[in-house]
Order: sequence, then C-alpha cells, then structure tokens
Amino acid sequence: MTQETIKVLVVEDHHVVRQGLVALLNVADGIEVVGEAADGVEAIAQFRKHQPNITLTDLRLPRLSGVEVIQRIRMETPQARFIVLTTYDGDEDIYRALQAGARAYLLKGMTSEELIATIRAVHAGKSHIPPAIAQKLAERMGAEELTPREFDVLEQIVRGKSNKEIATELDISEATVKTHINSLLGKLGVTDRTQAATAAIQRGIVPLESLRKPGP
Amino acid sequence: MTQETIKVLVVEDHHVVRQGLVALLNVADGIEVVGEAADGVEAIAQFRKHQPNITLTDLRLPRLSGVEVIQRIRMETPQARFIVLTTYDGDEDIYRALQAGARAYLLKGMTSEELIATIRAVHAGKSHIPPAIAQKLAERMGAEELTPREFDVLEQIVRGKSNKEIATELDISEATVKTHINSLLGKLGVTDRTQAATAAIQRGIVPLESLRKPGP
DNA sequence: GAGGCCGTCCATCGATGGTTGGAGGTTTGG
DNA sequence: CCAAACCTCCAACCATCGATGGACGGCCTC
Repeated sequence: MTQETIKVLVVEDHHVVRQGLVALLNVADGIEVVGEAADGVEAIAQFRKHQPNITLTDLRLPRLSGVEVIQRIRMETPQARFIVLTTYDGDEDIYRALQAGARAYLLKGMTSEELIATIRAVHAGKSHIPPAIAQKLAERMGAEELTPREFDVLEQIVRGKSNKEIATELDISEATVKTHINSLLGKLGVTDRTQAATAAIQRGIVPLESLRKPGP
Repeated sequence: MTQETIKVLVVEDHHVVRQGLVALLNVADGIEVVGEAADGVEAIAQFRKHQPNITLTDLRLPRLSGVEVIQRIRMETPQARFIVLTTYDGDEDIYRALQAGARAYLLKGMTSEELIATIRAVHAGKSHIPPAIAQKLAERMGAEELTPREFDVLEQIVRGKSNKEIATELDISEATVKTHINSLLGKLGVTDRTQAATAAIQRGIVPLESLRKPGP
C-alpha cells in the first residue's frame, strides 16, 4: 500500500498548532513532513525547494493568503495538490479555496485520523469535502456574485461609513452609492446595511482583520 | 530547579491542536499532561479527577465557555491556576478571562518556548500577560460597562433587527430602545448601529457564533 | 449590431434611525 | 434615608436610509 512516502508541506502561522501538526504527521506511516512555513511567502519558497506531494495550508496567513498561495503555486506547478485546514467556515473562504484548486477543505475540529486519511486520499488523486462543508458550499453556489464596485461599497459599509462618506471615498455620487447598496442588499439576501455588514463578516466576504485601520 | 513535575490539564476543542499541545508539553521537562478535555463540561470533570496545577484552556468551547469553566472551578478550588490560550484577541474576551481569574493570556501564535516558560512562571505564582494583550486590556479598561439592557439591545442590533423589532422582542417601547441605543453608542464610542454591530463583533462583546439562528 | 451587464447619475418619497431634553419608578448600597 | 444607577416612557425634530423607476454610455459577447 504505502510503498512510497507522501511528502507534505505544512503551512500554518500559529507556532504551536504547526508544531503539533508536524508531530502528528511525522508519526503517521508513509507520511513525511518535508517543510514548514509560517506565512504565504515562505510557503511558496518552501514549495519550490521541496516539491511536496501535498501542501497542507491554513487560509489566513500573514503576507499572502492561503488562496493566493494556492493560485501562485499552481501557476508554476499545476499538478500540485492542496488541502486547506482552517478554523473558519465562512462560505466565501470555502468557495475561494476550492475555486483556487484545493482538493480538500477540513476544519481544525477533525481528528488526526481523518486528517491522515484525507492526505492519503488526496495523494491518491481523490478529493474530499466533508458534508458540513459541502452544505455551505451549496448555499454559496446559489448566491449571486457581487460586482467589484458593490464589493467596494460593502467594504465601506462594514467600516461603518455613511452613504455620504462612501460617496466621497469612492468619488461617486451618493445616488450611485444607494444604487449599489440596493443591489448588494438583494444579492446578500438582507434588508439593510447593518445586516449586510454582519453577513459580510460572517461569510468571510470582508475579513474582520481588515477593519483595524488600513485606508485605501 | 524542576524538583516537582507540573501537572497540566489541556482544554481545547480542536482535536489536532489539542493533540499537538499535548505532544509539545509532554516532551518538556518537568511538565506532565494529566488530562485532556474537548469541551467545558468535560474540563470540569477532568479537573476534579486530576487536580492539575495548571489548566491550559481555550476560550471558545462547546457546552461551557472557557470563562465559565474558570469561574466554576474556582468556586470549588480557588487556588486553581489558569492559562488562557486562544486565537481570538477581542478586548472583551481578554477582560472577562482575566476577570474570571486567569493568570495568563496567550495567543496561539506564540512559540512553544514561551508557552512552557509561561506555564513554569504561573506555577511559580507569577502572572504573565504579553505586551500586545496588556495594550488591548488597557483600552478596554477605559471603556464603560454596558448595562444588561443595553447589552440585550446591542445583541439584537447585531442580529440585524430594526428598532421596532427590538421593541417587540424585548417587550418595551421603541422610544426606550432608542434611549438604550443612544447610550450604548456613546459607551462603544461609535456613531450608528452599523458601527455598533461591527464593534461588538470585533471586541467579542457579541460572539459571532450566536448569530447563526438561536432565538431567545 | 443587439442584447447584457455594469457603472454612473437623478428625483422623489416614505420609513427608519439618531438627538435632545425631559420625567417617573425601581433597586442597591452606603 | 438618600444618592446613584438603571429601566422605562414620551414628544418632536431632522438626518439618513432604502425603495422605486428611470436614464445613459461603455464594454463584451454572441
């Protein structure tokens, strides 16, 4: 069965979690951790260096997000295989990760047996999406895509800006802001800006970290 | 130095993270993991059974939150010592954990050396709060406490309810709702309900998980 | 080139939200 | 017992928001 060992790259920014994962995987039969990375840039460097069979990665990473890591690596190595392992389960994250080419999406709550089984399965060419995740994905699929402009407006709403402020910020009229809001409310399936803000956060459309300060 | 081994209870709901922590701690000198728990109720049972010197716990747990676990255990065993280890850094969480009697608050990003050093320090009777956390705590200290009623209203705001709906829900007049909102806006240092909602989520005043559905 | 989608703009209107400045009742703690 | 903090309610005002129904040019695709 396990005639060849599976080379795994572990990408995770929390030290203790990463060390734990490495420890877990290294005792597993036929799996060898060939590299570790604590952020997106490092992840790409480590990938180039070790050419792992499987890259196990978190989504929220410093410097480059997990999705970006997947996209960039697949540009140079399309056959690379990815498993996303994260705490978050916002629809948008799942969608984007799978869209980018991840073969599996696991939540950190799963057991190490499941993790190892998934690594073997993905290495064997299969995909694996747990039912709970598939469910969310299905919901997300039915939803309409926000246009770039609507996204800009939504972001400002989450930052607590008024229509007038958004108009100034994006250099458009307040009427236009209202138009965008109106259509994004519909797409998100909500009825006012406050609901839009919480929905955006919950679904991971606007990452909570981006709220701290950074202006455009 | 380490004449006696420190007995540690690890409370963490994510399997892989917990296994990782246990693996890390067990190789450390003078530290022994005497029990593990995946939720709050189990944590209390394990504590009673093993009487650990240190309880290392996450805050977000199924069934009983980390804060509740700390409070309940300290009722029967006031000298119990707690280290909170979490991914989240909302001001409110930090405040409540420390308030409940935690001796240290660490983010999962820290190295295993730091973790082990902190366990030793806390066991030796010291407290340890990293500077970044102390900073947040200081901010939170300057803020006024929300009254229970204001909290109720805030929760409804986060759920996207209108003033009228909140009035019905809490069985008070819309005027009263407005009064509460007015005063909570002031306390949170924001100017409208949308900002109040995002601030509440960011600071951990209203947990994001509570948004899924559960009515009163 | 016709139909779509997008982004921009507009006006109007009713609904909702936030401000101000009261006022009365309760509970709690010194 | 009194003060302080809380909860409740009110009215009336203005600002903001969201809904509606257009309108126009640009761009892409078929």
